[in-house]
Amino acid sequence: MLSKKTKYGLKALTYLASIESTVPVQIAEIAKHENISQKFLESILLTLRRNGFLGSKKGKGGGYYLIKSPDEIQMTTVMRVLEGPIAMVPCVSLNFYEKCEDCPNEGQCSVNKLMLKVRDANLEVYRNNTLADLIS
Amino acid sequence: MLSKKTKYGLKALTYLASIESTVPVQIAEIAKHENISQKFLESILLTLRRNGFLGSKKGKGGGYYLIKSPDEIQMTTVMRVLEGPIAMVPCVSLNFYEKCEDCPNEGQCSVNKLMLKVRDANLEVYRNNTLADLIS
DNA sequence: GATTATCCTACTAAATCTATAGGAAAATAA
DNA sequence: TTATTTTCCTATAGATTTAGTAGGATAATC
Repeated sequence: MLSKKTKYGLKALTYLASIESTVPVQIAEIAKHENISQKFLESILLTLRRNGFLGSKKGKGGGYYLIKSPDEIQMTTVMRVLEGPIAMVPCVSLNFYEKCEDCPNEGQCSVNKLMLKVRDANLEVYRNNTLADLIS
Repeated sequence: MLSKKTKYGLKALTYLASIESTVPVQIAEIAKHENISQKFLESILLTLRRNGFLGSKKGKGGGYYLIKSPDEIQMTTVMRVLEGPIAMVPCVSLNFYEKCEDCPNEGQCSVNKLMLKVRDANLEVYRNNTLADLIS
């Protein structure tokens, strides 16, 4: 299951990309438009800012804005930041690799074999989709 | 993340398929060979039996055995039984569809759009892999 | 100085996952 | 018949994760 965090984060990014505002957009506006708890969204936007997707401005007229062009924001990076590893098991993860403690032989493990294919299939989707692709 | 339940279930199925035993295989043997808690595995094998993957026999000489040939066991069905829906959001699920309560327009939802592609990619992998494919 | 909006940490409630406990039921063997 | 073996089944408990809340600090503007 996709976490609400990821879901809301994606919706917020999409909203920002779609309205193409020239001024920062406030959390309250995004939360209202997308039916998201404002406080929860606040923490999500914070991590998106800390990970280089958003910029922010405080005080009156403040809010959040996209730092990059939507077609430069790949879903691979968004998913990794919000949802975590794309691989379903650590032993097939590119960015978060870990050996399974219960598995003596990775090369002969059926789970490894299947999840490697799943990972590749997912990676291809995420790599071939940018934020811009989700709007039109 | 793949749940341990699914991981262990897959390993158990793979083990049964690979040893090609003519007699039922006991939980204890599978658990030992695959480094799985026996009691936990017990409950997993139970759901695999209830869902038509395994047969069982009680008492001495009892145990579990595959009901179908490994090449007839598709990963789609195994994953659905052990892990649940293949789709990451209910609004793109084939077998467990549900409308998102927070989403007024499914057709214009970016999450829906992305997760539809992810679902299709995953389905293709699961459909093109049987238990037999995971052994060789 | 007042107001507005983000920033930040910590906490809590609920749900889910990962088992474990303990016996009932059925098959076999002595 | 009785003992042994193995699955069957329900309930429960501990750990982890998720989803959301509380409450104030910080910074920018008016």
